[in-house]
Amino acid sequence: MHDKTTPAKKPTARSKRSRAVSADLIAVVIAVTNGGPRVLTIGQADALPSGPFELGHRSLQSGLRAWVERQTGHSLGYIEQLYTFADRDRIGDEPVQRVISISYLGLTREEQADGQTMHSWRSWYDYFPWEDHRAGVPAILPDILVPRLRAWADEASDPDIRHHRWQRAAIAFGLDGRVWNEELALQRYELLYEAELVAEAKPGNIASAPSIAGLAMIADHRRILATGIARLRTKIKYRPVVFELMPPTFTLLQLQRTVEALAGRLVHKPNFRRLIEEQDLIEETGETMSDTGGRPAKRFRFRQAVLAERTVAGTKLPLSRV
Amino acid sequence: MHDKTTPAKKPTARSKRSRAVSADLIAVVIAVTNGGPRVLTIGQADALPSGPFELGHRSLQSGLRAWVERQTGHSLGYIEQLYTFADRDRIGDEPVQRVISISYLGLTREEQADGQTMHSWRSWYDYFPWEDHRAGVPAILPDILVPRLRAWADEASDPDIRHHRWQRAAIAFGLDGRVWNEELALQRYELLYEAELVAEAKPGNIASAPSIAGLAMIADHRRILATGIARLRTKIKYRPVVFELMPPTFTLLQLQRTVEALAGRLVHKPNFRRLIEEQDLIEETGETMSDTGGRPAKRFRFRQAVLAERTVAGTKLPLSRV
DNA sequence: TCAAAAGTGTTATCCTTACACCCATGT
DNA sequence: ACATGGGTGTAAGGATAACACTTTTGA
Repeated sequence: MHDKTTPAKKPTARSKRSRAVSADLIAVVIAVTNGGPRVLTIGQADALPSGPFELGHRSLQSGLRAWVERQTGHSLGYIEQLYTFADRDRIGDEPVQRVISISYLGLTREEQADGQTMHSWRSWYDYFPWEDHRAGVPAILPDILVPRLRAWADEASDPDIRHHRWQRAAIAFGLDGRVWNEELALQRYELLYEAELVAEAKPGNIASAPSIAGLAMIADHRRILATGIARLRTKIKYRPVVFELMPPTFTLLQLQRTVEALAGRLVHKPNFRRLIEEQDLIEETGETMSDTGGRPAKRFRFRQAVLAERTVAGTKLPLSRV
Repeated sequence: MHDKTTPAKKPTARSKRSRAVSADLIAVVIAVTNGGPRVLTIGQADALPSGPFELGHRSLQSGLRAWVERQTGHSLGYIEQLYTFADRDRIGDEPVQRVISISYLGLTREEQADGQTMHSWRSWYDYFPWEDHRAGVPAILPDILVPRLRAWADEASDPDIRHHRWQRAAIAFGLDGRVWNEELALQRYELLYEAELVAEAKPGNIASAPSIAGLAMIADHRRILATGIARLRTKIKYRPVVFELMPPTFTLLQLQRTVEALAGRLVHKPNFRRLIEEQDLIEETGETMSDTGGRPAKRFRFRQAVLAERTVAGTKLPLSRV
């Protein structure tokens, strides 16, 4: 609860230069392409775009945009800060410098990058296969993760800890009659980390360890991605950010599929349509799309005006219980 | 929307030391004492506790705790990150180093500090007099701020900008038949800043400028405080954080008054009691308090167990429209 | 004709908000 | 007696989630 570590120097005797740290900007860039939520990665390794914050950057945000553009050729629209944390930069065991990591969530559309940069788009469910409940509960959950979590809970000697561990797992994963809550993506990852079911939990093993639960990423990038997913899943319910991921015009079903891709669960179609239309977020273009397999669908576009009308614009989404 | 600035160096050629920055930790520490929301300040100037992040700090959070303790003698319970931003450290006009500011919200109870440190507790409404709607709409709003905002909107030559400015003001301040939303504290401050109605908006004038709207603080501390207030007002509605501000035992009315102090508006008593009791957040101690002026009230305590039961514990609060 | 998607109507249920009222204590 | 705060009952209205059903196209 309360920290006893106290540094030696007095607050008034500040010498900023002597306490220099370096700052890294890390980007979780999301797009949705034909029904799949994608995350932008760089290198052949699984890493998020990132780079140091430099003197030339006008702000943290513009530094982040610059790095993403340089590394992937993509320019970002909407961005929002996720979290800041600090790590020790070590040489051997001795800490020599601090690195502060400032992470952002960015939304864009998957398009061709300008130059030939080493980047790719991957489904975020490659990293979090247990998060996709659109086709029902994924097999990995009952078959592998739940038994492992049970074992992890049971391996504690203290019965209180056993109970507490299992309770956390049950809440996070919707067990024991509880409902699945897609917003708990970060808590779930953290539980799997604690239970050592993700490769990142064992240092040095990232490349070698058999990945029990999803693809690993370098350093703590997967945790950062989980933070971004959780944030986005929460946010689409009360801010009209989904539209950042849509093409200029779209049908209601396309919009619904995008929401479902992000939420990892299905939406009740009639209610979804009503709710969206009620809120005056979109307007008809007049055209229809007929190559969708059924009755032609009306095309819509986002009403840009709502961004001006409501800085605090709301979007409500009906997630079905099914 | 999109930033053209691109730094000169290649991402692969990273030399962290060459891009050293310094990091400051800034704390918004809140307590509620007899019906007033208080913020912890240091010095005779109005400043938030803060200090540089140092090598000796185990983490950002522990660094923050250490600084607050050193500067004020208070140890913090619950803390949560607010926001990170960057500024240029200038000598004259030339930027020489970057300062990254990482701000936190901390909750505690107002108690005697151990040593004699230069700190004090102030009502946060000293800095934001327009935010307290417990006794109705504060006079400063219709008498001063609304006319000034109107004038600010009208002074734009472009009619679109005029309309947009007024629309933002009307939404943020609940004008033109809109309802007051206490969570928009940050947007309101930012509007007043843009309209130059707060002293901080005019550099150099902080001490001299007649403070039209509330007390000024150094640098951007008041904006950080606004961020903390907005966050706390949002958070008390879905997480049981109010209890961090309560003494070990309390009556339901005391709890209600605390919520009202934070929200800056009144709560419907019968519904408040039901909602709190329904949620199993508290339990009776068995004692009663009889010096409250009326019928003796039952004493309650927070059920610590809920923190274990629900990492994602909810609290719902009924704010009355009155 | 059937599959697939677009749409509309309606209902059961729960939650929110408010109103009306009674209870217990001190002055 | 009355002021002050504690405490209960209940009903109106709105939002949510579900069910049932019709419409329009292409294969």
